[in-house]
Amino acid sequence: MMISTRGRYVLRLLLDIAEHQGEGYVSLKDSAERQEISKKYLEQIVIIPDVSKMLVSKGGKNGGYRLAKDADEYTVGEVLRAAEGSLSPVACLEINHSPCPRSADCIALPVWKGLDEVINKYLDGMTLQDVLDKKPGYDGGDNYVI
Amino acid sequence: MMISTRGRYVLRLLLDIAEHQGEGYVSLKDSAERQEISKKYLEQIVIIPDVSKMLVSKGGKNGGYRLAKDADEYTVGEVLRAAEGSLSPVACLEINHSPCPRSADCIALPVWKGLDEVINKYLDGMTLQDVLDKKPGYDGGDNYVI
DNA sequence: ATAATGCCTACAAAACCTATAGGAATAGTA
DNA sequence: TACTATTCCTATAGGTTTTGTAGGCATTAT
Repeated sequence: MMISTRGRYVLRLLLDIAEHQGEGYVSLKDSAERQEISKKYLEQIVIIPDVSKMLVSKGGKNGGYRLAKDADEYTVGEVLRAAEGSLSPVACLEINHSPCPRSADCIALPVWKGLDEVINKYLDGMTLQDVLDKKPGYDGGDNYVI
Repeated sequence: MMISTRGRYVLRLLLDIAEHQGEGYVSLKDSAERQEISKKYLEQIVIIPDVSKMLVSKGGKNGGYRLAKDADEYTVGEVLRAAEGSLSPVACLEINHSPCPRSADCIALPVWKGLDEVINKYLDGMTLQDVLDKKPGYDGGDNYVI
């Protein structure tokens, strides 16, 4: 299992904010209730640096969050990477991972590189707006999914 | 990170066995040394039921393992699922997961279903023999990887 | 007999996941 | 000013999973 609640909750939160922000701000309380997610847990997730950069916040009464850019300017991949740190299927492909001394010989490495590419291509080919619109997503083959 | 050492080690082990089994058996000791993996840890991994079904073992001196079927009869996806249990990117798509009461409304679910499909299509489109042959793998787009 | 192997069970440190808790700072509103 | 609703910050913690280590029994070839 690759995407933890962090990634899943952030995606749902951003979609919820995108859907409910009019001219104003969406409070975590409201999003948490609608999405049935612990508000306290969400609080911790939105302060992940790369996540908070995607949002504009306002404290105090009637405060909350709104997207810093339009929903069609964020890909699902971007959002998930912000929350999860990395979407690499294996540790050895992660940024900041100490170079594996076996990488030159590793017979399995090309499998992981291809998998990484397939995953990122799929997730980066889809924006938040696409998800809201329930736009069919290219599934990487000849078929459309959703 | 989706594929743990269990999956990565099993894939390397099976590839190592496929490469070194002639008419005989390949001992874990030899594979472990070649692959620089703890032999004791490998012992525990090969007794995972779905993994052990892919192997034929022989105890005693000159014993070891060989593949139960030919290397071109096992897909990488099969091998990884045997070791990891599931390759689902999110918990809610796993077999035996209690049905999520929100699934009918969940705006994010189609994203995960598409991702699951892309991942499994890639990994099931590649056999152990393909990896040994370093055969280019279809990366789900217009490009070949490896 | 001996040695090399698989097979089995138990233990455990470390990391990660999934939160909960309390309170400070901020900003509207009466 | 007082009140309320919100974000923001830090600490704590139980549970699960990962990644092994350790010891010994069973099996088989020589």
